[in-house]
Amino acid sequence: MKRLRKKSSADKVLGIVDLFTEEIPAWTVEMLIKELGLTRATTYRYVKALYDAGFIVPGAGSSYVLGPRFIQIDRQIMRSDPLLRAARPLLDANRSKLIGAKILSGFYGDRVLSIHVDKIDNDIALTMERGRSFPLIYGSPSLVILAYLPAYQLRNVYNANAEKIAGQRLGTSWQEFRAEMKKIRKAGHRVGGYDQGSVIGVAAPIFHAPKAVSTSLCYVRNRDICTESDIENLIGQVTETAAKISQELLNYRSEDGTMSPVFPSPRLAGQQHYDEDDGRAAATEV
Amino acid sequence: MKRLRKKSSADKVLGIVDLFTEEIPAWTVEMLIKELGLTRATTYRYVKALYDAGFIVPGAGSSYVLGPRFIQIDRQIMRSDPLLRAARPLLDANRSKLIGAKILSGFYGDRVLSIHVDKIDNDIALTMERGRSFPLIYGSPSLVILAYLPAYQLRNVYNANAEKIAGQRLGTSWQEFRAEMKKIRKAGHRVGGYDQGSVIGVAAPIFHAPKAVSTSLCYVRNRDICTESDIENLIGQVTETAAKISQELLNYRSEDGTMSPVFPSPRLAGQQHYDEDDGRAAATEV
DNA sequence: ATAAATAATCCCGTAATTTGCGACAACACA
DNA sequence: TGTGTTGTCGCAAATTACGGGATTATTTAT
Repeated sequence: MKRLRKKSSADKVLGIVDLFTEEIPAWTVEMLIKELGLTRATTYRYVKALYDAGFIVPGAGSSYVLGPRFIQIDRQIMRSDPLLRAARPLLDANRSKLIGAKILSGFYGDRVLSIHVDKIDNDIALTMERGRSFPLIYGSPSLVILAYLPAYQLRNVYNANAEKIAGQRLGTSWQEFRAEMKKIRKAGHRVGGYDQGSVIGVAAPIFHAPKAVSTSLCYVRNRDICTESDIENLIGQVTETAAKISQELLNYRSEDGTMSPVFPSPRLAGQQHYDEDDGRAAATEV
Repeated sequence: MKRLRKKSSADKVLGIVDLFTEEIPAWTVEMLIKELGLTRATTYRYVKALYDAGFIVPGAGSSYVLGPRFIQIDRQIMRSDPLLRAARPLLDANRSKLIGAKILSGFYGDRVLSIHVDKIDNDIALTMERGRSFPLIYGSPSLVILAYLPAYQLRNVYNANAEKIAGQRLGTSWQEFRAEMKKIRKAGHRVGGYDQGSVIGVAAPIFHAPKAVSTSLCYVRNRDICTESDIENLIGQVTETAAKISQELLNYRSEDGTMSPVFPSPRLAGQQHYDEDDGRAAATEV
């Protein structure tokens, strides 16, 4: 399971980006030399490689900081994502006062990441913001995607997370888990936040191809003011809007001649995570 | 002037990110093999390096797309930037109806990049959005930063852009240019958009240290509805708010014991640009 | 404006890593 | 369960990255 490939030169260079955390956003080359244990010449070579690529940029006092390249690529991802282009007008059109926040989530590698967050009710306590990711098995936005994974992938997920799945009351055996997932597919939505957390979230799947799901829409409402009938109402709204977005995507797909696959999709991958959330945070969320 | 260093392995790997443009956001490994002219094994090695670092992620149909790492780093930059932390409350506090948009710009490498854009008047036509960058010599947000560069850097900029500077009526000689810059420093602000474009912009410098500027604030107003007295008013507001932000930054600096340099700063660098704007776009802007 | 200090690059022989090639394992999907 | 595709693995040849110090460029101080 562990990835023990020998570190290549490129790996080492790319790894330097990790050093630019929130605690230490700026590094001088001298600091990097000490941190990396490399010679001055080599460190400068690495820095230059990153600099030439635009990933870091000179900052104050002979330091380097993360470059604007990241900001630009973030924007590019946003603009070129067909999901966002299809979804935003439809989301903006729905102005129901019941909806405290709208969250669009996507499946990346092996986690579910919030792609777009629209917070309407300012009193709502959302830890979810664009760019945060959660494991596949925590939270309604995740579950509604998980439920539509191909059977063999579902099986892999189950095997890798059997205990946690049981802990989330999603089944104590593969059979039970499978049945639970089928239930979600049947319902067409998932309500989360019943038992803990300050918000109720209702998520529905978005189809980018027939029977293929890799994104979800979640409507959130403050739990204190959320009645049973509100939930029913939200379910109706979220499934309707999600269905409209799905329709858009399918049309878009058929209009556009190019078959270039632009949707992040259900391919499992055991990747490093750059997010501190291991599920406990998610467990208190929708 | 040209950078002819031999491409290292890391350079090649990093360069792959450039391929993921808005036109071709998803690449299969086979496509990359053809594009890079490398063998299958090597291409997979490169892809793996990028994948392990989180920069690309598997997408639909055995393709790879830019990873959520970029989204996360963008958020991190935003959160850890002292400028943004200091500026946002102050910007939000100013609710004058005269202001059509507020633009916070920073100096990165050799360009000025919009760090934060708050568009209030929806009728305003702003090509400036967070993540776009402009050359140092175009636009009032740039000029107000340029004017405060150390003399030797100013000299370098002039030598490298003499013709363009003359074209912008910023002086036909080093002496004139120098005088022009001094004028901007004296005034403490810069008004742009007088002669072309649909908006008027008024920019003021933000000091991150005594006499050191690397960011600017620009208030924008639709030109059609902008009177002379409006401009005077905007000048007053923008200089006042910019001064407040400067004050915040200086305090922050002195409170925080760490001398870690966290501000992008005036160090010139001839870098590759990932933005199509060569000034013509900027010339029709503030 | 000039000089001192710091930051960044260059040079080059050697040693280590990367590359390409083919076979091979793992996976997706019917 | 089989089959086409996707991704990985060893190995020998050869390219290239590394260190250490000298050199140049850039920035700060006088």
